[in-house]
Amino acid sequence: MSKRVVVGMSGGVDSSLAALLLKEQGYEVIGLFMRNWNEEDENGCCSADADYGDVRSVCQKLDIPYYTIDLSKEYYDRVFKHFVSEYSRGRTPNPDVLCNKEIKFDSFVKHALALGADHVATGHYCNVSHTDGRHYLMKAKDEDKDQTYFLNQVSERQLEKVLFPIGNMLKSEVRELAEKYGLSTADKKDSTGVCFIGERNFRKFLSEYIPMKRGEIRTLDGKTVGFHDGVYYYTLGQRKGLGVGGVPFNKDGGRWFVAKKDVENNILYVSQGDQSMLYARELVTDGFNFVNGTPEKKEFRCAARIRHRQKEQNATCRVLENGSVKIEFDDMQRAIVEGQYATLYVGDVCIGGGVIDAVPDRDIRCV
RNA sequence: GGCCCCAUGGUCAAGCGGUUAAGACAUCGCCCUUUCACGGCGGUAACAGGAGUUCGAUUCUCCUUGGGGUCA
Repeated sequence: MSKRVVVGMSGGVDSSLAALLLKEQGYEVIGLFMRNWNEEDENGCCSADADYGDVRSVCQKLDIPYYTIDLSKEYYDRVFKHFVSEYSRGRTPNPDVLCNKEIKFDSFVKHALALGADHVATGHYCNVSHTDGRHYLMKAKDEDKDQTYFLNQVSERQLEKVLFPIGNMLKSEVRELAEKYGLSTADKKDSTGVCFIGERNFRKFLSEYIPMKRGEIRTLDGKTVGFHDGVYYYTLGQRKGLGVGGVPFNKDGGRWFVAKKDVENNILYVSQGDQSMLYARELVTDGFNFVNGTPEKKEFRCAARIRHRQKEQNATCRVLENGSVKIEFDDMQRAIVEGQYATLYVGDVCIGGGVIDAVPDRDIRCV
């Protein structure tokens, strides 16, 4: 009796090919499409419908059963609420990391196992190494597409029954194979934007959940150079959308960046040209998820990322008494942002991550 | 009120009788990207209005209008 595997299918090439590969490997494959967001996008279309159409097309081609599951309530309660609440506090959360922890690798996996699955698979670019009864989250072969950053909050237990069929393939190989097997999704554009919600005019989207609140845009020495619709819509280090241009407060001119957010007074501080105040060497997380449990050594060298696709940065980590982690980078980092995740690696193993909660050495000189 | 300056795209700012009227920032589009951002590449966009001088005016003169600055 062949093993049964449920594949989380999004309607993209990656999960399509994942399903195909598993079938080729002799698994009994079931496609499961998750519906987590039902609202229409700003163009009035609900991309979930189109995506499900692609899932259907691929599953029919592969001759495998497919189902859909609606987790929009769970998504709203366990991911989106927190997302809105964090933005309201002036932080910049990463909903996709939370989505993986709470939805894809929790609710979804539970439903999949309830279908009698022995394994659950997704089209993520990453790997799991099952060695000596342990399960390690490993980086993808395609360094350029590696998605371990988004998985930093999963636990070893969650990885136990998970398969990542395309983790050892390059994106180009995935597309080639999909093409070769005639999958309709072979040349479908990669999806971007918040997972399940998609590419949006972000400020406009947020304003549907967090009311606009006009305030001043000031330079660090206190001159008003413009107005904004709410500091929480902005991210430290951001340039676009400030609407401040030409004013020569800096003799060298240059682009304007968000330098500091005063959430309490709703004042956005900006800097022209000079970005030195955005650089810092240390960060402290709010708790920390070690995929394989807290390490023995409380201080160790590792590589870290503060953003998806950032080149790994060498750093020294220290596990604090309260379970948080303090990371000290060898090189200064630009725009370490509260609410984003710091993800750690030792070699090709992603050992975990935590929400950035404080950046003690950031220069916030300001009148 | 008298006198004196200034007036170019959204903003800042080149130009100094003949230019496809620079550039920067903003903005927009594309690329990058399963977060938010950063980044790369492109595009749109201007001589305040009216009279002169001149073969020819953004460039010179005058007036109007609109900004400053001064002096009673």
